[in-house]
Amino acid sequence: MTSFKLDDFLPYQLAVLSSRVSDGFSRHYRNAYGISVSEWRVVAHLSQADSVSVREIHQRVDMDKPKVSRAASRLEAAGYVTKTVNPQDRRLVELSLTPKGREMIEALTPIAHRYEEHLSQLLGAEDAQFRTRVSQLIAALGPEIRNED
Amino acid sequence: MTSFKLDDFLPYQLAVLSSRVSDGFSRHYRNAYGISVSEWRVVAHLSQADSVSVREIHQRVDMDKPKVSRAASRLEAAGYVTKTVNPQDRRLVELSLTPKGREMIEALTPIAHRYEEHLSQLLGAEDAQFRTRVSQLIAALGPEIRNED
DNA sequence: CACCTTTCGTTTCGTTCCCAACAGGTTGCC
DNA sequence: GGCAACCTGTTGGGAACGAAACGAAAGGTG
Repeated sequence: MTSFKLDDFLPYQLAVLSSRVSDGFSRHYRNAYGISVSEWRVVAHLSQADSVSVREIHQRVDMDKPKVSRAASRLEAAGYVTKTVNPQDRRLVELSLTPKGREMIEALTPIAHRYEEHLSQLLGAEDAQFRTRVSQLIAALGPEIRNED
Repeated sequence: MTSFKLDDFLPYQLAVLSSRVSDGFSRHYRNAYGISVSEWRVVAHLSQADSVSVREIHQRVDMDKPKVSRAASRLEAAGYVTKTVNPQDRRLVELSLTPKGREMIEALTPIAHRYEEHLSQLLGAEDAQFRTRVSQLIAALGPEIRNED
């Protein structure tokens, strides 16, 4: 009988860890603003540059097109973002934060930073090393046969 | 304007990493056996101890009850596991691998170990440290308000 | 024993997901 | 210009998901 311990399997551990970490932080915006993880990612990305197309978010953030599209629609319905057709290229839909959306991200940013602090504290002295390894692994595993579209 | 970079946000990075790693490995069993990640977890857990109740898997593996139940049903339909009612406590459903299921896990175990090797190689000298940090974080974040049922 | 509470697994309901197809818009090439 | 190939975002279909409710079974208390 070949022995296999799921608990020591790194893919499993990473899935559990990711889920725990994500839940730990999503609690902060789920209750206060009623948005999901997908929606949080879109808003967070919008905070860096206002007016971004759905396509760019799809490429930069780890979400496929329909997911971005639907998250954007929900955010629009909730009043956090606006969707406007780009006049130069009318295929593009530009997303931008409403004042209400900007208010939300500005309230969440310090909370996010505190959560990072918390994680760093848990990681201790090897915090930086750990983050380097994470980035390294992500880069090494590559875009992982993303949809080429 | 408060700056916030999603790319440097550890919860986001871990989600991306977990997804990449999980996809990288699931490719190996999705094509060959047509099972999903949830089903892989159940089978992998069953390889450690035969005849395990749904409840135990739910508690030990990071899956809620309906997810385990459905994964078990799919595995049963595919002929990889059997479900039998425990005679002592007839509420319990004991899962165990069929010969076909055992055959699958024994074929996948060496592949899993090779995949671990691959990841270790990517992590380099700090492999052990990295794994320690992962375990440490999981433990520190705790059961994360699991459903108490 | 009768009754209430708890536990276990399944099912239901509504939502989200992914994949594929789609319509509208743009570009290139003749 | 006109037509084909391409790009962008949305939508449909089928499967899976989470939360809550459910029926069946066991335990606990009078």
